[in-house]
Formats: sequence, structure tokens, C-alpha cells
Amino acid sequence: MREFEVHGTDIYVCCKGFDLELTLDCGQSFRRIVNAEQKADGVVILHDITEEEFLSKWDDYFDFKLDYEAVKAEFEADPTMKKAIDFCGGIHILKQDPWEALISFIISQNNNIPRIKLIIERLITHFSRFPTAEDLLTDISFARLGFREKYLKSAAENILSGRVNLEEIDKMTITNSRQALMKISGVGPKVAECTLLYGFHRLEAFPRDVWINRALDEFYPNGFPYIDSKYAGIAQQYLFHYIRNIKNA
DNA sequence: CGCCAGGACGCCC
DNA sequence: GGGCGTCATGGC
Repeated sequence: MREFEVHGTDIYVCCKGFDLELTLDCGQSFRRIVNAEQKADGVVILHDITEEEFLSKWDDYFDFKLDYEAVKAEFEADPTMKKAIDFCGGIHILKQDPWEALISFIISQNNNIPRIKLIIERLITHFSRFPTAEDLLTDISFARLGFREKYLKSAAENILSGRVNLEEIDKMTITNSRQALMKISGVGPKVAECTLLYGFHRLEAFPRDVWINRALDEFYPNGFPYIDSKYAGIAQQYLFHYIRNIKNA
């Protein structure tokens, strides 16, 4: 749980263990939408916002109200998770816009993070905003999406027709929400899971990408002990960042 | 030249 | 149900 103070147009937030840069650049988000800086351990300044904006938006975006120290304590009984948490336990799971998470993770498939960021940057530069469904139905060949272009158009069509309704998905059981998202061509189990975790903040969602599968094969040949935790997605994020970065260290 | 990147699809058996 | 080639693009 966080505490905060208002200083003019800035908000000072103190949230034990939180690491801003790690959270923003650990592969869950592909663009920076906040003007903020880390001042000390767990202390962050959010610039140019009001208290109302903090409480209605950024407090949820950064998931400041969940007690991550308690969540981590649950996972630390496992030696590999202990190492991962020591390495990157400052990560919070961002609560991003569901539409943006959906589109971003469709782009992410069989792609690398720098190029995902580049493609999203091209789209935003062209449309002067994160692309809407209508935007995506125009000529977007400039973005050089490759085979993913048709998948973005499928997403846009399904949203505009109402066949896929993000507001309804938000209220569904996770099993039904997975099924609903996968009605979009180009959305399989992994993209659906990422959309649920990072867009709908379903912290029990557990995306399995190539890195997580490597980590599971290497460290958990008999199964991941926290796969059914209500916070499995948080454990997944620690493991993901750990396995990706420890190898080249 | 090859292999890989926060996968999904279509086709095969 | 599982296995495998293919799909654009770009970095190394």
C-alpha cells in the first residue's frame, strides 16, 4: 500500500519496493505514457498531475494499492522465485488500457521488443495518438507490420461490429474472456493471456512465451508451483525478466 | 547465408 | 489431440 503527498503540480508517492524504470521497461508495456521519475527506494514523483488524476488513473495504472510485499512473500519459498524477486522484485503489473494491450500484444507475436516499440511509435506518429479501431482500417502499410497487419484489421473489425466487446470481457470469468478474445484472428492463447494480464489486470493470467517456457523447462520440470495462484501473472513477470536478463549477465 | 524475436494459423496425421 | 511449415520484418 502506498502513501502520497501533493506538492504543487507533482505527486510524491511512496510504495515500498516499487521500481519505476523496471516496471516500465520489463516487456509489459511498449511505450511510456507518464512523466515520472524515481527519487529513492520506493519513492516516485509523478509530474504535472492533480490529486484527482492520481486517484482516478495513475494509482490503478501502477497498481500502487496492492501489497506486493505480501505477494512476493508467498513466492519466496521457492528458491528460483527468490532469485527472480531479488533480481527484479520492484516490478508492478501495470493496468494498461485493454484495447492498447490487445493491439500491442498482437504486434508482439514472433517479434522482438525493440521492433514492437518501433512499430507502435510509427502508428502513433502517423495518427497522432494510439490508433483507434477506425484508424487501423485505413492503409497502415507504412507501419511495416508484415503478416500481423491482417490481424490488427481483424481486431478492429471485431471491435467495431461488437462481436468482441471489451467492456463485457472485463466482467466475464477468465475462461470465457479468453475464449472471447480468441475470436479475433491473430489472437491465440498467449496474446489473449497478455491482454488479460496487462490490459484487464487479471493477475491470475499466466502468459507463456518462449522465455517463460524455457524457464519452466529449466527450473520447473515437474510444474510451476504457483500456476494456480491468484497472482500467478506477477510471478510470471518476475520469471520472465529474470530469465531474459540473467543469461547475458 | 543462417537464426531469432513476449505466436498464430492451416494443414496433416 | 499434438506436430510442423509458414507467415514479414529486421537485427545480429
